[in-house]
Amino acid sequence: MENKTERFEKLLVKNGLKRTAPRLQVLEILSGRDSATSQPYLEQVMGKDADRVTLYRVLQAFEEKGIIHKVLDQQGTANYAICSDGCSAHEHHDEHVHFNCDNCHKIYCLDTVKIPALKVPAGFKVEHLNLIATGLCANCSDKVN
Amino acid sequence: MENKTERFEKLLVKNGLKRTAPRLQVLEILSGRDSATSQPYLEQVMGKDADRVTLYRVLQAFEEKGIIHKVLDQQGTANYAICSDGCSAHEHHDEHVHFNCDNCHKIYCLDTVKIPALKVPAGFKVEHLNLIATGLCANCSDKVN
DNA sequence: CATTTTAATGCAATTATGTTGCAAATATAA
DNA sequence: TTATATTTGCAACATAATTGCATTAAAATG
Repeated sequence: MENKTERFEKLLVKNGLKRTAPRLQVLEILSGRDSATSQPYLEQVMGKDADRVTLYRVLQAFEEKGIIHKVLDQQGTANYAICSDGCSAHEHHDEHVHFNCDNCHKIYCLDTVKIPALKVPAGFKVEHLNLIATGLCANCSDKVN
Repeated sequence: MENKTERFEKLLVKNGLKRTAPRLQVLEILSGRDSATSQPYLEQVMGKDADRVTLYRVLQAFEEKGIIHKVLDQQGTANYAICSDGCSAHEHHDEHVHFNCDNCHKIYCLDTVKIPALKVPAGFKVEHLNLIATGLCANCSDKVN
């Protein structure tokens, strides 16, 4: 299998972004997690490796290019996850469900779950859907029992 | 029909809140709009009639009592709308769809639209659903044509 | 490989947003 | 009318986000 860092480098180049340390580090961190990652967490993990401002700008650039997508949790905090392949700057295929665990507070991207069609009042034209479910994730509901 | 202000006063008393000017003003503003209202907008409209801190506290108290509910828009900004009758401090019946117009940026509560049942992976237990649709509202899609 | 060009970073300063403590003012109860 | 309990507004503080700009680093060029 191809080297992970190499893959990230290609991803950056493909999107016209320079291969820099903070950017690779963000991709590294995000790819190593099974749920969306909050900005404060990223900030903490990166520590003094990168300025807070740089992190803002990296995340913003990634989002614009469709490399990552942003989910807001119940508190309005930004969380980020690497997009699955379908995404690009033009089209964010982000129509999957996000699951917010009340217990461990992880945010899962349930890529497999499709949002059912929705009947809206006449005149309304739906472009995107953003569905956030809250409750207990598989891990946590296991532990409770 | 009963006087609107009287209704608001009763609503406050019923929830153990004192009848004060800022509280009535907030109810007045929210009730006069057909979509959820952002905190910054409220702040602007109330101007020097009420302190910023007071607005925070009024909104917080109202939310706790189930008089209004909060929706976060795509930017994470808090928006508020008066709850329909089903709500109380104990149970927020907020499982309806919010529609975020890309053009006029209004947030509509589509009370009539039910969120369809959702199939989640084994182990996940859904407690609440929060569905935000974006696109064009009836007004704006009219104007475009 | 040296040099030029372009983009990205880090720092400082600024602005925006949200919170807390407390004295003064106001609404309700007595 | 007075007493009690809330609520308000101010000031101070804390946190989060944004902007401008000089410096640094990456890629393009010859």
